[in-house]
Amino acid sequence: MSDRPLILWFRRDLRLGDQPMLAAAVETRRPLLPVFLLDPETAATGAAPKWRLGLAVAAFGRALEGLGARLTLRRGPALDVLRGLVTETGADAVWWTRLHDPASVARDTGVKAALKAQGLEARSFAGHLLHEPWEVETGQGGFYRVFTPFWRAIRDRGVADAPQAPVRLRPPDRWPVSEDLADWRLGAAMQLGAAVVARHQTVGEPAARARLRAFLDGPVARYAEVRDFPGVPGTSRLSENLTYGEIGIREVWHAAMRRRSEGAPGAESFLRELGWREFSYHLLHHTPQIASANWKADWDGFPWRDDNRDAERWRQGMTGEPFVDAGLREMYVTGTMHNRARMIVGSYLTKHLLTHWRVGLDWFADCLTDWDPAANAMGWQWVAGSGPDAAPYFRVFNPAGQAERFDADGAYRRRFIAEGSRQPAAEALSFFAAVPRSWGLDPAGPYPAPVVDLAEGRARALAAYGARNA
DNA sequence: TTTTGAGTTGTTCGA
DNA sequence: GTCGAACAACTCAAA
Repeated sequence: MSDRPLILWFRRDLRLGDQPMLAAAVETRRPLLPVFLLDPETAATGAAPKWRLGLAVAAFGRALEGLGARLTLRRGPALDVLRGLVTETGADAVWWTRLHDPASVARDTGVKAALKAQGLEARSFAGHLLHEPWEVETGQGGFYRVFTPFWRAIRDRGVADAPQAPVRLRPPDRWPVSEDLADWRLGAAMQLGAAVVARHQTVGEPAARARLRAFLDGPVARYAEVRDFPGVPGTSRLSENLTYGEIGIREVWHAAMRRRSEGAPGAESFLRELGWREFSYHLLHHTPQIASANWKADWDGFPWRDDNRDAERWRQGMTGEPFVDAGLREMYVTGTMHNRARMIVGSYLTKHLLTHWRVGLDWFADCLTDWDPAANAMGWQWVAGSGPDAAPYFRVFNPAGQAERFDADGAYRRRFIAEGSRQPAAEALSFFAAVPRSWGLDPAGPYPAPVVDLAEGRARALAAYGARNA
């Protein structure tokens, strides 16, 4: 058994508990060398998630120090950096937790092959999902394209245990030099927004775990009823933490299962949402093109517009449609958006504004601190109609009707829209402090007139659907 | 192989 | 105000 250091390459698993890779590493009793790399793939993320990643890395570094370890930070192509570390430290193995987005898979496949060719151990672990995407199969041995059968297949399937956090990591004889996180300037693209969005972040593993506990002790009971109402704080908000792996999905699953067995109403609905996260990765693995091209090829003829002036107003939360603008402003101010609002802004962009879903996806990738490649690829294509789901052609959300149903008292809209209010909410005002000055927005200004008449926009979208193969 | 039942989240219209 | 039907036809998954 080797006593040489083992490099633990952390990526989106910035936690100590529910860490199969870390638990197995501690078992070896070898010196452990945790590293985080700013490689080109990691650097290629949007402004807000990249900034938020920096907070996660900093918190994780502090957590490791509590175990007598350090997080070594390095920049550069992953393979080059890892090889350099191997040379510097005498390590003979590199371990990591698998990711499933195409860019990470391509990188990791190359790294694994190259390290092995060099005689090093390169080993990847499960941990990002409940089940690896290839472990769930239909009766015919294929993959699922429909959620309900997928859910039935995993709902009662056993999930691997979530290992406890280690108490101490064996240090190497000498720690390698680490770069300074501040030098990475991960928040550089955030400009004015960072100070505002920072107020809404819940960073790090202990905070994520507290959030899970608070949710399961309270709001989960009414989750099924209120999760669709953006003005009611009834969701877990864990997507932010799951994205960076600040909490493990298996730990969340087991905790929710316990609440289900205790008879907590709403627990089943919550588990189902975890099922959707799982399903999105299932799809991304089996049809990686979902991230960039229409999942249903017959949508290639849909006359979507590329980026345009209406889309620009959509990004600015200035469409003149209050529910839509509230959602977009919520995202700009808090880094997340309520799921109901995501559907509405997505439908509005792709249907009423006839703009390609990729334009919306790109904006979400820039603004969401809970940005997830699988969930967003699936979600955008679902709402656009080009994704996996039956009968989508008539799915044109009416933002006014949705407001009536899901924000009847206007609490959500008031929270994020300042114009026309004598006493605007703090968050509504903070939007104007966060946006670039070049947008020229003013909370005292008039609320804009609608970009498009709702009935006209709907009719145009339905006509476009009919014409998509013409 | 064929058949069958079902498919996250909607809207509108007319009774 | 509420309710059911129509909005098309297709694909998926399992029997």
